[in-house]
Amino acid sequence: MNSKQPTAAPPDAPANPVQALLEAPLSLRERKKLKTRQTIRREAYRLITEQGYENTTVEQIAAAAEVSPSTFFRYFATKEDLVLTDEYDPVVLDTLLARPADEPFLQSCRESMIGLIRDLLQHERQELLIRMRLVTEVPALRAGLSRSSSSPQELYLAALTRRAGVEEPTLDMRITAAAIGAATTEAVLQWAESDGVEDIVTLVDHTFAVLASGFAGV
Amino acid sequence: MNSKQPTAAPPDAPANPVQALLEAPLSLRERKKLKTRQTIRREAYRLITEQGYENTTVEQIAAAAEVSPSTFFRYFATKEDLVLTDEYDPVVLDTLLARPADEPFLQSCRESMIGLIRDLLQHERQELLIRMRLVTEVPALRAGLSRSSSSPQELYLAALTRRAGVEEPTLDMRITAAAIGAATTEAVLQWAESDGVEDIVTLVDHTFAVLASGFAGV
DNA sequence: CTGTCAAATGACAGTAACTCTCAAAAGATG
DNA sequence: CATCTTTTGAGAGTTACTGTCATTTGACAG
Repeated sequence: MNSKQPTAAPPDAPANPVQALLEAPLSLRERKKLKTRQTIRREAYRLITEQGYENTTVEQIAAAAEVSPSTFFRYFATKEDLVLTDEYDPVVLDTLLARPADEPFLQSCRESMIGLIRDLLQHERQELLIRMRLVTEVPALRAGLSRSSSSPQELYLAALTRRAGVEEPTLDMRITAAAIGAATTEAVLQWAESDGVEDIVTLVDHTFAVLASGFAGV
Repeated sequence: MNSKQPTAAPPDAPANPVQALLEAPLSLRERKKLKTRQTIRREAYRLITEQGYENTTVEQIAAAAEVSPSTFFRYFATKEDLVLTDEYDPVVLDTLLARPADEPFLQSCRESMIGLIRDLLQHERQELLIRMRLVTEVPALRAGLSRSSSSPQELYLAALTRRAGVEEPTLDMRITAAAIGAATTEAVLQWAESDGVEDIVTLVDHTFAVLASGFAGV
C-alpha cells in the first residue's frame, strides 16, 4: 500500500498524502527520520539552485544537512533520486486502481493524472516546478527520468496488470503503459519549460486527446 | 546526414550502412579508427557475456582491446554507450524522411521500422539479440535506454520536426514521438526477452496497431 | 530511572567511472 | 624528408557509490 507504512494503515486517509504522513502519530524515531529526509532534500535544492546540479556534490549536501555522506545514501539511493522520486507514487497507483474497472484505461489515467496535478499545484507548485525544470535542464536527470519505480510507465503498467488480475503483463499492457507514460511526461516537461505559465491541465488534456486519436493528426 | 561523413556523400549508397562504411574509400586513419572501434566493442561484448556487465570494468575492456582507458573513452563517451549506441541511427532518420510527406506519420514509422528490422535481422541478428537482452537484464542499461540521440524518441522527434519544416517541435510532435518511441522500444524488448523466438515483425506490427487504435482495447 | 535490544549514524577504506592535461607517436601533406 | 595535425597513452584527480564496524540513540520492559 504505502512504502512508509508496511503495516495496515487506517482507512480514513486525508487528501494530501504528505500532510497525512506528518499528521500521523509517529514515534520519535519516525519523526526524526522524516525530518532528516526533508532537511537533506531542502538543503540539496537550495545548493543545487545556487550552483547547479553537477557542481553540487553529495558531500556538500550532506554537510549542509549536517549528516554524514553515509547517511545521505541511506536516505537517497542515488543523487538523482533527490530530484526524481517523490512521495506521491503510491498515491497515483491507488487512485488509478480506484477508478471503475470498466472505464477505458486511457480515461482512468486522464482522471487520476488531472486529480493528482490539481493536488500538487495546490500544495507544492513551486517545488514541483523547480524539480521539473531541473529535469529538463540536466541531461543526467532527464535520462534517469524513465528509470525506477517512480516513472509513470511503471505505475501504469502496475495498474494495468493488477486490473487484469494477472501476474505477468502482456505486450499490449506494456505498449500502452509505455506510450501513455512517455506522453504524459512530455506534457509535464513542456509545462516546466514554459516556467509554469502554460496551463498544465490543458496540456495534459491535449496529450490524452492525441493519444486517443491514434495519432491521426500527424 | 551521416555522423561518419559530414561532407557530401555519394548518392548511390549501398543497402547496408555498416558495409557501406567499410567499403567506402577511407584513409588509413579512418580505417584504423573504425577497426579500433570494432575491436573495443567486440572485446567488450565477449567479456560482458562471460562475466556480466557490472563485473566488467572499462579497464579490462581497454586491456583486452589493447588500448588505453583514455582511448576507450574517446570512442565511447560512457560504458553504457557500448551497448546503447549503434551505427544505424542516422539511417533510420533518412528512411523516415524518405517516406512520402503526406503519409500518416504512424505509418511512416511502421514502414521504416520494419524495413530496418529486416535489415538488422539479416546482417547482425545475433549481436542485436545480445545487446537487447543485455538491455533488458541490466538495470543501468534499461535506464539509459531512453537517453541520448540514439533513442527512437529523439529520432522520431527529429523526423517530425524536419517534416513540418519548423525549428522547435510542438507539443503534439513531442507527444507523438515519445509515445511511438516508447511503444516500439517495448516491442523490441519483448522480442529480446523471448530470446528472439517470437516474430519481431509481428510484434512491431501489433504495437502500431495498438497505437493506431487510440488504446481503445484496454 | 535503569538495563537491554534494535535501529540509526558516522568514520573510514575501497572501487570504478569518468575528466583533464601533457607529452609522445603516427598518419597526412607538400 | 620536414612539418603539421590527429591520435594515443600515461598519470593524476574528482566523485558517486559500496561495505564494514564501532558508536550513538531511541524503544521498551522491569
